[in-house]
Amino acid sequence: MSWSRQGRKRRGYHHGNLRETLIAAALDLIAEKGPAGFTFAEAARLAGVSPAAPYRHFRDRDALMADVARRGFERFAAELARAWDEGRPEPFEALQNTGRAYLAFARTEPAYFTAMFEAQLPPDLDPELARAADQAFAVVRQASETLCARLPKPTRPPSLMVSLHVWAMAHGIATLFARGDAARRALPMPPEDLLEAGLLVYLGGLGLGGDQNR
Amino acid sequence: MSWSRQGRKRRGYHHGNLRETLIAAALDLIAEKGPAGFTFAEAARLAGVSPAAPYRHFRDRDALMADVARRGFERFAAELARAWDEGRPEPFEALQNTGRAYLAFARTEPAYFTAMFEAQLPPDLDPELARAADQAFAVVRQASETLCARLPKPTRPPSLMVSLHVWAMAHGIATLFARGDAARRALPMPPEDLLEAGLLVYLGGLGLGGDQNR
DNA sequence: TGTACATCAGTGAACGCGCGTTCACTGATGTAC
DNA sequence: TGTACATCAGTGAACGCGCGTTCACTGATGTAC
Repeated sequence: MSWSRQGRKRRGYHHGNLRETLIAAALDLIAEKGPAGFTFAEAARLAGVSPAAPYRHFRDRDALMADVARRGFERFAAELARAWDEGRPEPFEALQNTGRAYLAFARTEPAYFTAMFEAQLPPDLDPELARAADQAFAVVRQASETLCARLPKPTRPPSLMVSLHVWAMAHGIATLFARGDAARRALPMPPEDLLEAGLLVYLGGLGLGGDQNR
Repeated sequence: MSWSRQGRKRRGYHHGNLRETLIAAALDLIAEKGPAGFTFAEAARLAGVSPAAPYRHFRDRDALMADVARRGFERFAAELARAWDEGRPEPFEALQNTGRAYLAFARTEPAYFTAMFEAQLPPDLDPELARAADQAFAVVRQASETLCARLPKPTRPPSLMVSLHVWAMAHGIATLFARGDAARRALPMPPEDLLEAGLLVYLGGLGLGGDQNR
């Protein structure tokens, strides 16, 4: 962990950055053994701290898990927003970039992804957690709205529905085929290609045909 | 559990149906507390048997979990096949029925669903497990093939790809919005409607337009 | 600039608990003759 | 049909272990004057 190195400057009786270090430790453990294989005690041990120390920062194990999930959603939202880039260079391509970012996050951050979506946390466990999750979805929502706006009003579908479809397809492909852990299922093509083709067909079905998008 | 009642007939020193009873107990525990909250010891307790007894039937906790997942896939495959009903009364409608069956399974069998998809089990942990999972996917594959066959050869998409898209969308909606446990996300419409609309748009994008399907 | 003091973030020892696993055992069941 | 015996599926006691949590404590930090 870079935390412990960084922390060494000011390390002594007071750790100086224990909260962050515990979160990093939790991520390591989740990545290694799944969400079940992370314990308060072992996180403390990894952080080089007594087993009582974490209680200064988190009420209990679930509180730490929720914090990990919240941070995950914040990073996720940031990545998606960066990929969307306010629709640049062009909304259709920007949406495809966003889809790729979705899969990339699932692949490179399996621990965050698991904590966010598969740790059995109720989405409204914590208002901060819910807000962070909404922020991530808002990017997909914004992208869908921009694309829908291209259609003439009479044939324009509800953009909320479109965003849910896009989210669901990206999420399905991510959890089944792009995840970065042992539960990934084999696929005879890159998951990115599968998602790109899926979005292409779907948007075509909305009337946002191929050439029209260039 | 119906098992313990049924078993009572022949209950005595020998349980008579311990294997089944342990699986039922595991499902109860998973449903109640998530995949992490199921222990060998507690399953034995629920089955009314000494903590050493399960070892006569399962090598360890993971072996039991894999068996639960395998059975889950078998039931899942059966439900999907029943909904598809070999394309009756008509392939398009039969596919929609299959999608509904997918969501219904996620909702009514959260324990199986979790064991199958979110217990971090490698899909190829056990050949039986892999076979059962393939069987479930094969139904979606078959449905997609039937629908693709309606398109003229030149414009016909690869049916494997289509089946993966359908699976991904159903799975995304199921895990995000239709799951039967606390991690379900709120949705301003029935997930069934969302999936139906999504498939409709997607198939439209393939050229399988609305009226053509009736 | 120095000192007193409140607050904060850690220690380390201790506890009760339930889990996974093993062991020698024993009661029930099935089968050969 | 009866008996002897092998096999099977359970018992129950025991073990070591790591977890979560608590407690009174103490060293470090920040601040008021």
